[in-house]
Order: sequence, then C-alpha cells, then structure tokens
Amino acid sequence: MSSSSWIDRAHALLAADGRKRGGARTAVLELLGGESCALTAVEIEDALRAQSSRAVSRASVYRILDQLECLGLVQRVETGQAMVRYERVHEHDEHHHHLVCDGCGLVMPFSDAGLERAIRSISERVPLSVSEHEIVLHGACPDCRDVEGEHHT
Amino acid sequence: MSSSSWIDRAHALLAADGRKRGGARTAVLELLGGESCALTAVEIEDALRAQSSRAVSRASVYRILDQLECLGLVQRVETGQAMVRYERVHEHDEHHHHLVCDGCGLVMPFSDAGLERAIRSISERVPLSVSEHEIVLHGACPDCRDVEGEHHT
DNA sequence: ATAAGAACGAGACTTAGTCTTATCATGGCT
DNA sequence: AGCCATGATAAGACTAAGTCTCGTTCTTAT
Repeated sequence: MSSSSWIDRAHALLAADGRKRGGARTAVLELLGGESCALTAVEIEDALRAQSSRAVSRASVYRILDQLECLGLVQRVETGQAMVRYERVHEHDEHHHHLVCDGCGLVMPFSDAGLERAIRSISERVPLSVSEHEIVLHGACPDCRDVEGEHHT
Repeated sequence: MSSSSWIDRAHALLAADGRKRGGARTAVLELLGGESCALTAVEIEDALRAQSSRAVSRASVYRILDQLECLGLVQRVETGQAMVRYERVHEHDEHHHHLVCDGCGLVMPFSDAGLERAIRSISERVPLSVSEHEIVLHGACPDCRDVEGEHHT
C-alpha cells in the first residue's frame, strides 16, 4: 500500500533531518497518508479533532505542514478558495494537477503528459529558475452546471 | 493606445449593464487601464490614496473589482501570495500567464502557444466545463538566485 | 426639480494564517 | 534510574485580507 510507504518515507526523512518523533506529527502524517487529494490546514485540524484519534493545535498543524513542505513530502495547492491546500507527494508518482468547481468547491485531480511537456519547455526559455508548478483549472462540475440551467423549476 | 480603449470599453459595458457612473469606479478604471500587470486590492487602494488623484474606500475597491470580474473586464490571478491579484483583460489580447519569484514576490507575465494548446485539449477531455485557467509558475528570479548562493560573502 | 436607485464611505466583523510564550516529551548522558 | 538539553506542542493573542451593513451622496431618467 503506497500510503503507508509514504508515511515510512516521511518518518525516515524527518529522522534524517534531525527531528524527533511526536504525537502531533504522527497523527498528521497518518491523516495525510490516507488522503489522496488536497486538504486545507483547517480541514486537517478539524478532521483530527473529530476522528477522536488525537487533536492537534492549529500552530502545530501549520508548523508540521511547513516542515513537510521543506522536505518535499507535501505540496501546496492554490485553489483560489482563499486558503491553501496541502497534499502528499510521492517520489515516482506522476505529477497531478487540479480541477476546481467554482460552484460547490469540489476539487479533483487530473494529469496530462502534453501539459507537462509544454511546461518543461517553457521553464527552459524563461528568466526564472522554475522550481515547481501547480495548475488549477476552474469551471463547473456536472451537478453545478445543471443547477445553473434550472432557472425554471 | 490600448489602455484607454479598455477604459472606454469598460464604461460602455458598465452602462449597458445598467450601472451609473461614479468617481470611485472611474478612478479604479484609470489605474487599471494604466497598469499592464496584476495588482492586489490593497495595492489598488494604496495607489489611489497615494496618487492624490482620489482615495477610494476598501469596500468600494472590492465591490468594483467584483463587478469588473463579472463583466469579464478583469481577471483574478492567484499567485499564492495570500492575496488575489487582478488585471485587466483585453478582448483580442493573447492570454498571458505569470511567473512568480518566491524570494522577492516579483510577478511577471509570459505567454506560450503550446501551453494554450495543451490546456484546450485537456478541457475537452475532463468532467468539468472549464471556464477559465490561469497558470502560475514559481521559482527564483536571477537576483534571488544569486542571493541564495551567497552563503560565503 | 425631483425621486428612485445606484454608488460610495466608514468601520465593524470574519477568518486564514502567524507568532509568542509557557509547558511537555524525548533521548542522550552520567 | 534520574537529569538535563533540546525539540515538540498547546493555547491563544495577533495580523491582515476580504466581507458585510447601513446611512449618505451622487446620477440619471422623467
């Protein structure tokens, strides 16, 4: 199962970075390991409080996410929803991007080789050493499109 | 000059939408018309206050930007800098995207036909009617890259 | 000129995210 | 085992972007 291997890799990288173990970080890792798509810091805080597994304070959530981002274990995703989302990054995993429904806020992943190619080529021609990219396409999901058309029910 | 034609078009569309003229909106239009790249709401507020041309309250800035966005006159740009940027949209103008320096916050525009092609093709294959896209590549500008390497001055 | 309604300003309010400080846990060391 | 240095955590004050409300002022059609 790839999620537990991600957790293992995370623990290993953290140890290599000279970090000690702690209950809060372990809880966050386990939550992220079991999620395939992007969560906000607030969602993480709430989920942990609700799961009765272990509550983690807001400051810890942000600190832990920062550490994980520095180690390349999670990635920030800007969905234009006024808050940052985070999701785990797999080593070999194909890079994926996101579709956001502006109606209901639904976020879903997609990936495309042509897009990656285009971006790689741009990165070489531009006056900026590009470190990462994250593409978000906005639109309406099937449900929300239907609702829009229902001005006659 | 294309900026004044954008202002004219804006006034025309607003009138067609049944809106009356007002000093605050005119001031915002003139500022945006003279800017080629994206500004934040706060930058707009500050610029207008500083320019002695005409101060515009925060609520008005946001209200006006919303109206302009609805009419397709401005576009939101998510740069991942914890605040939204807005820039004017030209009818025929080729679509442009942005490079953001994570070191100093510099934002600069770029455009690429291959990228547009890739996105158009994705839009057709995805379970979401894509309405808009805005791509932001992150990295380090030449200045900031140099600074990073200067751990020995 | 007047009235209807749009535009505006002031400031209270909300909330994502940051920062501070005190307390707690961990693991090395004697 | 007991102590101590250091990193991890909790609680909540704080910052700032963005929203909301409501009373006032300005536009424009008649």
